[in-house]
Amino acid sequence: MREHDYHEPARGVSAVDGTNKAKIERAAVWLFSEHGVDGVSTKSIAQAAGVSEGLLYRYFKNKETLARELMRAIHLRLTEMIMAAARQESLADQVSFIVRHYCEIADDDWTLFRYHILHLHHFPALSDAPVTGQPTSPHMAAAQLLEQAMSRGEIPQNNANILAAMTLGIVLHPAQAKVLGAFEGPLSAYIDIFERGVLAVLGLSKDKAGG
Amino acid sequence: MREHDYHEPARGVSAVDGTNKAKIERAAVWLFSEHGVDGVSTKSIAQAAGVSEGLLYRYFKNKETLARELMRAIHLRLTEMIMAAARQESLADQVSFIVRHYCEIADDDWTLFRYHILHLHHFPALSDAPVTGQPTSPHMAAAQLLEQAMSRGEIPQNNANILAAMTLGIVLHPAQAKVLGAFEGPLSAYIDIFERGVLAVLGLSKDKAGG
DNA sequence: GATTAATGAGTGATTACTCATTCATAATAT
DNA sequence: ATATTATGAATGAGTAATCACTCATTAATC
Repeated sequence: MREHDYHEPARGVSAVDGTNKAKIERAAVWLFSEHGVDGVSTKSIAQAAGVSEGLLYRYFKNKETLARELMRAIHLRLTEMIMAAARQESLADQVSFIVRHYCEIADDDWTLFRYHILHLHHFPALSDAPVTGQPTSPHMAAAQLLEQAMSRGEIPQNNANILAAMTLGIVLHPAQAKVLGAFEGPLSAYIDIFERGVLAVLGLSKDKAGG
Repeated sequence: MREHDYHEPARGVSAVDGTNKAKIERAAVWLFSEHGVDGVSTKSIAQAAGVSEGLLYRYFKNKETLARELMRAIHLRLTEMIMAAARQESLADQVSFIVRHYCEIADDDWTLFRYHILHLHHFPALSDAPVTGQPTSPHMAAAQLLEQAMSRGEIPQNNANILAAMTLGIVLHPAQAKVLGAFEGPLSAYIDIFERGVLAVLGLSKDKAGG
């Protein structure tokens, strides 16, 4: 149970905050997730937030900056969560950690998560860039964990990049399917089957009881 | 080798067709895939196609219709390909069929495929709707195949919906990762590892040689 | 000469963003 | 207490640019 090493960071996007800035952020993330950045007007954001249009520009340089800051918040939260999984001893424990937290972060702020899944590609600077060093995306962080597990001999040597994408896809594509209306209820309901799926792809079985 | 039962349908989006309509479609699918439907102006489409702006409206009712017809083409092609996999005897053969054709369709028209992956959610009518009967999406078609395999006792009874999303994710998330710049080269290069991954999740091994 | 293909200037609506003004509150002076 | 001044929060009308789309006109083809 050393998972308590990982503490949820403060929410990047103010959750139950009554300030006008928070109202704007909540309205924006909802509208952006629904219609995309280019499909939302500053006027509609202001209306949904119940403030004037000019107030948007007191708190954010422009619409694109507002959209990027919201995306950065969830992107960073997911990336750091995966990096925090490195403190688990075995790869199997890391998988368990990541699957559970991914689902919980998604359920915790589904609107923001939906925005991330559907519109990350609007911000090339956040998504691509497979530069080495400190991981800057969930994909890169996961690939790094897999590479380390290969070095330790826990799994056979292989293309960590493709393996990271495949295993993340086992969780993320169902999430996307839920976004598109194929599922109802919390993503956390599927934590077990996701975990079993990921372990199967990695060639690790689920029978290790004691950890 | 009964896979030759499946013949590629005529390309929905004219490939090497010199007509003005084809020029407009090629320019549109490129721009839409890059910037999203709302991020592209009719003026820019016309310029990229080398025609006048007014000509767009001779061939398409409006911008949204143009965008929807392009999306429908790839969406239908993928759905029908998965349905065609039903003619394979075993689920393992169906998996092999689908993985290979998914990759080949993606490589065959990467721009259109990229448009599908990134912007399907712009068209709710094409994506959601888990109505029963004839499948209208790759996800529904895959879920139907899994349900039939469960009825035949090939795999244990389970939630076919979630299993379809997980297995499709093994192929589709790497595809998305390539779209976002994490990979280079054709998707077909990974057919084998994708297939092994899907079979592992389904609890089927890859050792059946004679097939 | 008749029919269809193609043009591009023109339309009203909408866009992101600015800025002079007003409002609310708090600090200071009397 | 009351009046005065100071300060950042909030407004919304205004601006130039761009938007999707139309249509009278011209070009091309049969």
